[in-house]
Amino acid sequence: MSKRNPTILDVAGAAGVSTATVSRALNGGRIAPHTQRKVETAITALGYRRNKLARGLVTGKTGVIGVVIPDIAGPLYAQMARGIEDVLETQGMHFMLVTGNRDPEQERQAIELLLERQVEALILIGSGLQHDPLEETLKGGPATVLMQREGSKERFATISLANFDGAFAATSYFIAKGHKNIAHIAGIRRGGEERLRGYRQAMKNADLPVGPVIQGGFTEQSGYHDAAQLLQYKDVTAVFCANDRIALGLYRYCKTQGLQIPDDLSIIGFDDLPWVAYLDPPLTTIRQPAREMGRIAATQALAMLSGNTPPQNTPITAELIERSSVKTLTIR
Amino acid sequence: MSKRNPTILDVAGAAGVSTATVSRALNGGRIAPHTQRKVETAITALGYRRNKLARGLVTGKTGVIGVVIPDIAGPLYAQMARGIEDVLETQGMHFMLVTGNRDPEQERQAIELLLERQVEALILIGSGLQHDPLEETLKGGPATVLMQREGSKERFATISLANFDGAFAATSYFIAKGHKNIAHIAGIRRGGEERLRGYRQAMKNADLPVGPVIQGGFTEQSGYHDAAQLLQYKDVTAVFCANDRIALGLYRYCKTQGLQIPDDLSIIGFDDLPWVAYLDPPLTTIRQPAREMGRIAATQALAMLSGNTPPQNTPITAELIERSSVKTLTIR
DNA sequence: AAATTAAGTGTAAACGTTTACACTTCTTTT
DNA sequence: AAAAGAAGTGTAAACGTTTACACTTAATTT
Repeated sequence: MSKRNPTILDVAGAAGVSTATVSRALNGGRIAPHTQRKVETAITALGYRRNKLARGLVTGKTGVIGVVIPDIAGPLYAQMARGIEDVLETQGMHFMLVTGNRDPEQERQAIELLLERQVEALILIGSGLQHDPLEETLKGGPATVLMQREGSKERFATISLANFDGAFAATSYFIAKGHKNIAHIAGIRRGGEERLRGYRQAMKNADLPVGPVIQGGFTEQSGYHDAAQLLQYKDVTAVFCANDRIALGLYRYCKTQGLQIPDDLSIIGFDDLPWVAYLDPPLTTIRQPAREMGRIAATQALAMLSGNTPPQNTPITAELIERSSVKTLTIR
Repeated sequence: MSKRNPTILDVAGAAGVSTATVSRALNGGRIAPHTQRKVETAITALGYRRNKLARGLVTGKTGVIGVVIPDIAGPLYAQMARGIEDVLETQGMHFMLVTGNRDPEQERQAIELLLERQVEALILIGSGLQHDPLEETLKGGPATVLMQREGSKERFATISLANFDGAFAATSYFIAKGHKNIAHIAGIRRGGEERLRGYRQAMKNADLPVGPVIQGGFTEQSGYHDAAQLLQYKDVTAVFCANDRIALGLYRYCKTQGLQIPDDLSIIGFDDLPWVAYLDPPLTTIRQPAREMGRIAATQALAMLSGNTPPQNTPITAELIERSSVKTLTIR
C-alpha cells in the first residue's frame, strides 16, 4: 500500500503554486493558461484525485440525493431508479438508494441516515410513513419529492400517477367491448382506493351495476386466492385487476380450472410489468411509465434545490396497452 | 427557511460542555452518565443531526461503498443490489449505485467519480472494462470485489457463478431424461463461453454428438430469431438456452409455429428470472442466487476493508430448478 | 498520608477543500 | 503621465467533525 492519497497541497507543491491556484485550476476560476498547464501536469504526475467530501463540507453541496424505495427488486421501482439516474448522471450527481421494506419505522430511520449524509434532496417512493412523522423528520430538511404518495402540497413536490383515470380507462375499455358484468379485484395500499373509485365511476357512468369487488392484497398469491372467490359469480365476464400481479394469480387460477382467457374470462391488469407481454395470452394492462416518472422526479428535485422553484404536483397519465386478454363480446 | 442546521458547537453551548464532550456523548467515549443526559436533551431540543461528511473527513471513513452495475432494471442485478444492501444496512453503511450501461468508458468514469466520493470499497458487477484500464484506474484504490467478471486474484475478490457447472447440470438433466439431440443457443458475453463449455463437456461425457450450437445475443429478440434457424434441425428434441430471455424467445417462436412445449420441444433456461415460473409451461432453469451473491460480495468487501482479509475467490454453485418445460422421453 | 491510578473534561490541531480579501503587476482610460 | 481597472496569484479563515494531549478532581493503592 502507498502512504496516503495526494492532496491539493501536494499538487500545489509540485506545481510551485498555492492551493488556491490549484483549486482554481480545478474549478475554473481566473487563471493564466500557463499556470493551468503546470497544475494539470502536476495532477497527472501525482495521480491526484479531488476529495469531494472535503469539497462538499465547504461548499455545502454534496451532489448526492437520497432515494428511499420500498423494494429495489420491484420492476417498477427499479425503473424509477433508472429514470432518476438518467437525469442525475447528466449533472455529475449521484444517489443513495435505501430500501424501506414497506416498514414505516425502518423508513424513518433510512431518511434520518440519509439526512446525516447531507443529501441535497430526497425522493421518497411510495412511502408508508404517516403524515406527522414524515413532516417531523423532514423538518428543516432538504427539497423532497414524493412519488406514489400524497403529501402537503407546499412542502413537497409530488409525482402522482393518475390511478383514477387509468382504472376508469380500463373499465371503459371493457364496456366498449360489450362487457356488462365487470368485477374488480382491488388492492389495499398505494393508489388501490383510487383505482377502485375509477372503476366505480366508469360503471356508474355506463349505468352498469357495480359488480363484485374483492378487497385483496397486491400479490400474485392473493390474486389466485381471490379468483376462487370471485368466480362464484357465474355471470362475470371480465375482471379488472388492481395490478398485474393479481392478474397473474388470476391467470394461474384460470389455468388450473381450465378456463380460457379471454374466451371464458377477460382480464385487464395495471402497471405493465416488463414480462406481462409474454403471458399467455399477452395481458392487456395499464402502463405506468415508471422510468419517465423517475426522470420527472429527479428533474423536479434538481429544480427545487438549485432554483427557487416551488414544489409542483405533476400528474402522470396512464396509458392502456392493448394486448389479447380481452374478448370482444358480440352480443350487445 | 431556518438559518442553518445546528452544529456540534451549538449543542456544546446549549449543554454547557465542550465539543469534545458532545462528540464523546455521540460516539460513546468516557463520559459521566449525568453529562451524557445533558447532552442528549440539548440534542433533541435543538434538533441536532450529526454531519457524516465532516465526520468522514476526519476519520477517513465514509461508510459508503460504490457499486457499478450494468443496468439496475435487470432483475438479476436488482437482486444483487438488494443482497448488497442486506448486509450493508446491518452496518449502518450505504451504497452508491451507478449504471455502467455496458459501456467501458462510461464505466471507467463512473468508477472515477465514486473514488472522488471516497467510497471505502467498490463492487463491480459484470464490468466490461479491459484488464489494463481496470487496474490503472483502480491503482491505489480501495478494496474491490468483482462479480460476474474475472480479475487478478491478488488485487480483487471475485464472486463467480459456476457457469460451467450449471450448464453441465442442465445438459446432464436432458440426458438423464432420455434426450440425445440436444441443441444449445449460446450467448456471447458474461459467462456465455463457460456455459457453452459446460454443455459440450456434458455431451462428450455421455458420448453424444455435440448438437447444433447457435451463437446469439442474450435477448428475447435474438432467441426468437435463433429459434427459427435452430429448428431446421428436425431431430432436435431439447434446447439448452444460455439464459432465460433466449428461452422466452424460443417459447414465443414455438407458439407462433404451433409447437408444444415440452411435447414437441424440451427447453431449459438459465438465471431463473422472477417470472419464468409463470410461463406456460413453467420453465425449468438454472438458478443464479443473485441476492445471495450480492450478500457475499458485500460481506467480502467489508472484510477486506476492515480486517486484513485478503481478497478471496468465491465460487457460487448454480442450482437446477425443475419445472415443466422438459419432457421425459420414453424411448431410450 | 503520600503516591499512584482512574475518570471526566477541555483545548486545539487536524482532515482536504473553497473562497473572501489583499496584494502585485500589467493594461487601459483620462 | 497619472489614475483607474483588470488579471493573476497568495494568505488565511472557514466548513463540522474527531481525537491526542493536558488538566483537574476523585478514588484507590502503598
